[in-house]
Amino acid sequence: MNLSLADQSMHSSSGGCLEDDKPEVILPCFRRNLCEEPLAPYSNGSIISQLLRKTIHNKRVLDENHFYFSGSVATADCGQEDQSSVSSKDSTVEAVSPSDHTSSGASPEGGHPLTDHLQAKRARVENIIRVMAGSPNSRQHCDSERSDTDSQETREARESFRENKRKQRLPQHQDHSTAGWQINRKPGRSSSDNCNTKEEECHKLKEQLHSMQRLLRQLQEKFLQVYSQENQEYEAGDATGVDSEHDILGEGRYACYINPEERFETNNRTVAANCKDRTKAADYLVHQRETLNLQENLKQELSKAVNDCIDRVFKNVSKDMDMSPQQCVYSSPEVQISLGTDRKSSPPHHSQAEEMPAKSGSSEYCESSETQTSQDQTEALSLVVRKPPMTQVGSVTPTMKRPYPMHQTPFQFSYTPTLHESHILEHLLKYGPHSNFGALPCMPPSMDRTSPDSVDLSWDAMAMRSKVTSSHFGHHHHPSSMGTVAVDGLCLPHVKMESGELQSLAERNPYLSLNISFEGLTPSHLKKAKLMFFYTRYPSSNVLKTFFPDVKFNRCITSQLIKWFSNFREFYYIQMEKFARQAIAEGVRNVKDITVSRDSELFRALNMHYNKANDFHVPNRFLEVAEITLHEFYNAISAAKDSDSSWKKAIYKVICKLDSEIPEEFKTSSYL
DNA sequence: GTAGTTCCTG
DNA sequence: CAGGAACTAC
Repeated sequence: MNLSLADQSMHSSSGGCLEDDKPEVILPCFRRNLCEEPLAPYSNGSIISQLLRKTIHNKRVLDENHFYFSGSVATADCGQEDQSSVSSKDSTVEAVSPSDHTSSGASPEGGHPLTDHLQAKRARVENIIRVMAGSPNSRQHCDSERSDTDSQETREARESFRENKRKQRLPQHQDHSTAGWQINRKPGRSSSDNCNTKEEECHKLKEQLHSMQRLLRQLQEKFLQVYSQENQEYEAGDATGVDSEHDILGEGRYACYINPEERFETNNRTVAANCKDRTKAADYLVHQRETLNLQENLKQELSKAVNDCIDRVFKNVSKDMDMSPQQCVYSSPEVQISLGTDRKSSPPHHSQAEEMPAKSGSSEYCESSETQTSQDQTEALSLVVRKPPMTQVGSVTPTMKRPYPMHQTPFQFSYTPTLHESHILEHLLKYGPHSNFGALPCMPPSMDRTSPDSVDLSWDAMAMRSKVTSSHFGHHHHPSSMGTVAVDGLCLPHVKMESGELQSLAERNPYLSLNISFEGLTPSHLKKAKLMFFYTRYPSSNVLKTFFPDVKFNRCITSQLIKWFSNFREFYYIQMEKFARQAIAEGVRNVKDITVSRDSELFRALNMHYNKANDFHVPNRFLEVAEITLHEFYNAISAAKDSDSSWKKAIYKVICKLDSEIPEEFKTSSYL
């Protein structure tokens, strides 16, 4: 059956018909939509699209039952339509509208009520439509459409779109739901891409069609009002049927709607429907139902396209989320080694997992990042302003490889996936979770920006680093800079928030987080360093280089990392001195009365600082070292050694010998 | 000189 | 947490 053929063409996309200059996209596809809707790539999309489809479906049932008087089911109609359309291609005057196909397909069996008068009228209407289109391309669409099979047409159209995509990209800002996938729109004809002169025509035609689309949308609303009452009864009886259909359709989604070319194809169909529908509006009284039928398909196409776009974005991201490894070593319930009770008279704390007061860690990271990288940040502003065109993004990101469920031709593998991916990412970054994704009912919890762990790191800090590293890469290539280049290309146009989004992505995405090699230190590195502090207070440069293999060390980075540990020590010693003096103030006489356990206030303070997320099991050795340090401070202060300006040096000398080995797990760049 | 550290400041 | 000053050590 043609149905299977057409369906196959949706994803087979053989390159055998590239040279055919037969833009038979609109009508065949549109016609196919009329009958192949059960195979349409519906997915578990948004509520809006589902409601749209429900309405559409109900309306179609209405038409089929009351207008065509055809008792055949949809699939049977489909086959008839295709057959009739193919057979009548040469005999039909001018182009045959989709509704023509439908009606003519049903007429031989069900006794179509249309008279010759009506048919002639419809032909005239179609003529008007083409005149409105104002381009010979549209005529070509119609003419060539009748001279080929559906599968070939679809294939050719997709191939030509794929090639044209690289040549032309229209930054069209649409205020309707199709804006997302219309970014990828290409010239609305399916000729091979050597027809440069016709691209301008395609531009104009598209603009025309867009305006008509808007007009049609207004028209649709009027029609909906007219038939709303009439459809209510059908909607009630059809709800379940739509649901079951929806489930079936969701499985074949990727088989049909794979890439922007097909999106454009869909768009083309939609636009064509708009064009025709608008003309039929003039014939309102006669062709009400016909127009309504076209409306259904139009809305169907619109919802399909939007659904498809959203689903692919979400699916790509959610796939990354699912693959994300555990970023931290989670503490296992372990018997706490209590060395005694803290001298602090505070009530005992039951566990280390006790809720800790929130601190402004993010702002700290942000601030630090800005300062620490200020010397490198020389081109941040220009980079922020520069928005690389989509083609550039596509050309930059090919090295980004990620499993992507697509049926693709070899040609697509060589180019389209990368562009597509960058598109998805950019879409995600541009609109973020606050727009489209936030409203998706299928949104997994992992995508929720409010998930606590992901907010641990500063997005703004990441934005700064992104800009800084981009300045590096702008001057000299780095073998491992691929990921960062992609980061910059995607995020810089949207400055901070989007970069932060990508940072969040990178934290969850195994590829981004594990394979991006930063020239600068990231919040993840800081977190790792803090955890390492539990083992070593005085790490050597070599140790740092060993345990941060993903960091490209230079003088600046090394000192920054050393500075981190210096700051860690500073905080550590300050706490020690503080609690030692506190113990003395509380009248502790024997140093052995001072212990450090996981319930101790001191430990809580330290853990809060170095293990804020409390997802790391602090080694017992650290408790011992902390206790020794506390004793040292206690003894020194008790002996009034603190009167000496350098009284702490002796303590430092002791503590620096208490470093223990760092677990091997920290050596992997993917530890965090 | 350079590296590493502490101390101070913001 | 970073910057900077001051100090020490090699």
